[in-house]
Amino acid sequence: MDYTEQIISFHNFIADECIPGVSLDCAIFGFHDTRLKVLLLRWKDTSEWCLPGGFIYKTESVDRAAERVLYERTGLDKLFLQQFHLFGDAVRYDREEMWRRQKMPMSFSERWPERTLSVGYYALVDHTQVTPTPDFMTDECRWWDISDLPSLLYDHRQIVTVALQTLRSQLNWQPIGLNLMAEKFTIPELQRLYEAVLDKPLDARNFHKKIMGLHILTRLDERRTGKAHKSPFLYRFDRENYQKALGNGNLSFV
Amino acid sequence: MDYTEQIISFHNFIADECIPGVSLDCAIFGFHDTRLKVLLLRWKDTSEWCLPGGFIYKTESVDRAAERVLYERTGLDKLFLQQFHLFGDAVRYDREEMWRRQKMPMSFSERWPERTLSVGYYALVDHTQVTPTPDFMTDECRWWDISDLPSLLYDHRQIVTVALQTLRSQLNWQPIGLNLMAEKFTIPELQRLYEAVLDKPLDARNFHKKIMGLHILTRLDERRTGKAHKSPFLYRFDRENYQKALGNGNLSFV
DNA sequence: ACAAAAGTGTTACAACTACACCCATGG
DNA sequence: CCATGGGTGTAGTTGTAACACTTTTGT
Repeated sequence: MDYTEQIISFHNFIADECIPGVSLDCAIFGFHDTRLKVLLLRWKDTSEWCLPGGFIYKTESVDRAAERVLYERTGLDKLFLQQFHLFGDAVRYDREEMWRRQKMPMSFSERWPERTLSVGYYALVDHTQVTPTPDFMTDECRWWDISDLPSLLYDHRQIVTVALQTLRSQLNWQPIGLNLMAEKFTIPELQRLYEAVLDKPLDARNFHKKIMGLHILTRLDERRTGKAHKSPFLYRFDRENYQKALGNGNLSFV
Repeated sequence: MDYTEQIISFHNFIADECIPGVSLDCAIFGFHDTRLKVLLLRWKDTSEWCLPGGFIYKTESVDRAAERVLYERTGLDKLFLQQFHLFGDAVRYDREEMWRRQKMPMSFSERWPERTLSVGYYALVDHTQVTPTPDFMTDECRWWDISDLPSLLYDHRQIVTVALQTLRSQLNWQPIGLNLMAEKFTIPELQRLYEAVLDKPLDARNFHKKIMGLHILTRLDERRTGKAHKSPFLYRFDRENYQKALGNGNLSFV
């Protein structure tokens, strides 16, 4: 099956099985080399990047569709995943241009709505667990530093911006940052994450107090070694205590 | 034109002119008699209530559609209006039951998607400016106390709940409560509003300090008279200062 | 004159900010 | 032994919460 056959069959599948006119885009955030990253796909034979996205089956919930899309792209499930906005501008992109880029026969456009809304989700993932993999429509899938994004298709730049705003505002009120860390991590590593998300330096002593004050980290009898300085302790996110604290109202989910 | 003709023609119009499978519901909040209220419609010949809602024209933005729906229902425009969630459960309501209630011929259902998503907006309005008016599908339109809601159709109870949560969480971070007041109001009246939204009593002295500390209220040379006690001063929301404060970062829009 | 709500200031406590030195490790 | 980053406490400030009495007004 060549590319054209493949993409026509794909679009036929969507037109048959999915809710028309509504797509779903995920800003998948990871953290690596002291920088906050987002996962992007490069469209086949172009230098244009976009967010991983998909469509909603007629019989599944929108949240379920988001989990599915994320799973298809990263192989991960049960991640922190949150709907943050429905993007519904009257013109979100140039339909004909999109059609050309996808090398779709124009005749096919009868089966395709003139306009799509897109519901934005953001996900926080431990990048060590992810193997970014392109699909048949894309040549490349990789992490991009959020302060150095390439040219993005459609309104995906705006979607990333709004996702980031949401992430920033939530970081202050709930310890969602922990979803971005590997299983074991050090306090300074976590601080680097907060600094990357908030885009400002934080005071190590105050950060330590604040994070420890949440009582949701367990210090392990293990240290991160191999660096030319004092080895920091490793910690683990204590999900049990976290749930307990949520129940007590000690942690606020705004 | 009788009811059946009318509703068929209405649904034909929607099927022709609107985005299929996506509706829009507004939780319109007002404040009256020291209670927070929401505007509801009663379905023709039933005792079931629902939120005012509508559909999105194929060529208009979703935000614009929300403004339009709000205008059609309240006659008001340029209100505080904010999207808060896309409701996308796989089954949000019983389609056949809805069909029966609307007295639609079942045959018509070919033109109607099996399932609709709904994007929720909430609005804050000065109830003195609103004349609630039912449309041809509804017998009655009136304010309901949020702590004493009637039986609601579809998942509208959930939509109101999420709207309220959003409103509560935003009230703490931005002075949106002012959108619910008439042009001139007293500090104690505003306090009653905050108490109604947050559902807890507040201390008058602390409230006064906090609200005045925002520097966005102007005290008028006028008092509210006619009650058997000391007449309170009237204040006006100073939108100019408000914009200035927003620019300075003194007020935070999360 | 009485009932009802308005108006107002101080103190205690909690949360956040700023700030500097010694220690452990690998090279 | 040196460069690098980890680990830690205190004091000042800011914001929030608790608290009671006097004034005004209409009846």
